[in-house]
Amino acid sequence: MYRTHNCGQLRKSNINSNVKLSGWVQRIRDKGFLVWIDLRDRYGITQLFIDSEKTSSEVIKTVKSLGREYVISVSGKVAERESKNDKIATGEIEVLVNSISILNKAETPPFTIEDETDGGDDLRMKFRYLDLRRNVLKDKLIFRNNLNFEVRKYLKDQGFIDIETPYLIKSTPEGARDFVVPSRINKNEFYALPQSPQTFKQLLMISGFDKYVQIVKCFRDEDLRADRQPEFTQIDCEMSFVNQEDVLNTFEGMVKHLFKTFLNYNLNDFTRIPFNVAMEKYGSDKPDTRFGMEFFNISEAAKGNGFKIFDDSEAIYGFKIPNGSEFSRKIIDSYTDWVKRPQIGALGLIWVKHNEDGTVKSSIDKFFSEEELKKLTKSNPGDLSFIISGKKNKALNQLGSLRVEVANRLGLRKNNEFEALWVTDFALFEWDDETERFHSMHHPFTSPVDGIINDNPGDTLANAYDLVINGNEIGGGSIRIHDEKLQEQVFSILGFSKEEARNQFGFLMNAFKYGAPPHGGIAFGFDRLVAVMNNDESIRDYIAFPKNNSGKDVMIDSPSSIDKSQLDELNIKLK
RNA sequence: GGUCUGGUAGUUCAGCUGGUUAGAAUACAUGCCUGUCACGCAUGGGGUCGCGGGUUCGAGUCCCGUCCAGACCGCCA
Repeated sequence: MYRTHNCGQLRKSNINSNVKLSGWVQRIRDKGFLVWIDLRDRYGITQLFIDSEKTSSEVIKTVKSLGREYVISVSGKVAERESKNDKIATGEIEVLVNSISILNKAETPPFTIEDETDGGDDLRMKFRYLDLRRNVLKDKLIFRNNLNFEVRKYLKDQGFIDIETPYLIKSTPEGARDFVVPSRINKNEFYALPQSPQTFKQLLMISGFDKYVQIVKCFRDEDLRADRQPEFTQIDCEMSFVNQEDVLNTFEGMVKHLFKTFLNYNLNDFTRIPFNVAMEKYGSDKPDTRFGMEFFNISEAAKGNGFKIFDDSEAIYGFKIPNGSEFSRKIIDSYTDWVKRPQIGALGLIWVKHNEDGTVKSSIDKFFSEEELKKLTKSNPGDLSFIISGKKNKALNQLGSLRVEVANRLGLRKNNEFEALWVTDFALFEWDDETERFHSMHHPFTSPVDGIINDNPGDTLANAYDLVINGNEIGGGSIRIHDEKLQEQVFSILGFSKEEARNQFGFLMNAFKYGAPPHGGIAFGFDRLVAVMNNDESIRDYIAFPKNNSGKDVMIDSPSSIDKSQLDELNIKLK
């Protein structure tokens, strides 16, 4: 037997009992005559105590040979500490060691296994198994585990059934790039890993499983971000005989329940913001609505004063920063530089400072009087307005990025505040100038509102919705098409020939012939949800073994080249 | 595909306008220490300054290229 208790378990009530503990050596405090060892496992830390006068020389010899992260097993008696430590749960007791064995030695780890480690990201990724020993990461994975269980429990209670769908499926041209897997048995043919179980969950609706859930890995071969991994986990759900309202209510309930259960946080009812309004007010399809600074539109009002940049602009938008009139010229310039970076790409930033004393200073006061500027910005004393003009979508996006940057710098995105909202009324299609064709804004199985596509497809609204929490896209879904004809029409608008549509998605359209119920659903980015609930921007800490910026796992060194014999078997020749 | 930032001891970093033997903290090793808990004190070892090329009397420092890492843009139905 390796242990009678774990390292987070012993309390005052255990005093005088004989125990056996196993774990890792966190730290040794050797005072010569007296030695303390912090023994660590998943559950906590227990202090081991060795008094030279009361311990066998054999034990002492072993103790002196220990190093950090050695795996040891000790037996001894629980005793009350002479000086207590109220920082840890086991701080009132210690274990007087009477026997010790080294289960395994350890080399000195390349970084310290502490909450505040000295290791950099690169190194921690390479030795991820050591990084995961740290409380910080351990706790995050445990949180993820708990959330996973609660989601399953909540949805099971609502009648959802978990059904697994295949990972080796068919590549389709729409959407993200597929990860492909060559088939050995079927020469020159490839599977694709699913970007989502979309079509399978729709088929399950046709099979009559009217409430489906799966917490499932999805794969997209696109570039990574802090909140994007090539393989990631979704809470994937689908329901039959529902309209948009039913889906939103079901999952608003789930999200509220999760926040209440894990954070003891009562989310307000989710506001619903049409996509166009989100863009007009926040310059984003995933607005953070916790701080105001909504946009004003002066596209018409600001023209005709001889300021050429405005007069030549399709759109002129701005927002006000309360108390921003205190910003120094240097701070304002730093924002100007920020929006001029190629990532944002603004040509410049107009500012209007409405001082506390009622005077106005501005980068455009050659063209506008103080009164005109006050009227345009509708500002109060103390406000600073930032204004960007140009092509409408571009200007809105740029201003939207700036709004978030301002909020970040001012600390307005508070860790203890959460606001969730639904973004609705997306366009069904988006025109792509480059390929000169329509793209699905959501995916090609999304139903148009009322099941009808406008004569001008670009004007059609989709029965689709996104869940946004604190400016992060956490989930998205739609009511799906369940009619073969309508699905054919969508594929044709997307530029698929009849044959291509049949070839790619014939299985689904055939299924629609045999009694497909109205259905819809949603998928949550599980990694993101977990991260957002913990106020983390990056999802990497919530994934045990994530990929780095270039899609590599530096620990196992993947992707990697494969053997010639493997290639031959797969009939693949490398360039 | 692009923009930006970084790469110096095991680790995290400092190293100014180029100048003599490249530093600190921490980790590690040894010794001392009878109540520590980020223990303390003393001593010590530890460097291809990412790599390649160039400028220069002289390069960690400047220039070019390249590799790696991170953030972002494009991309992510």
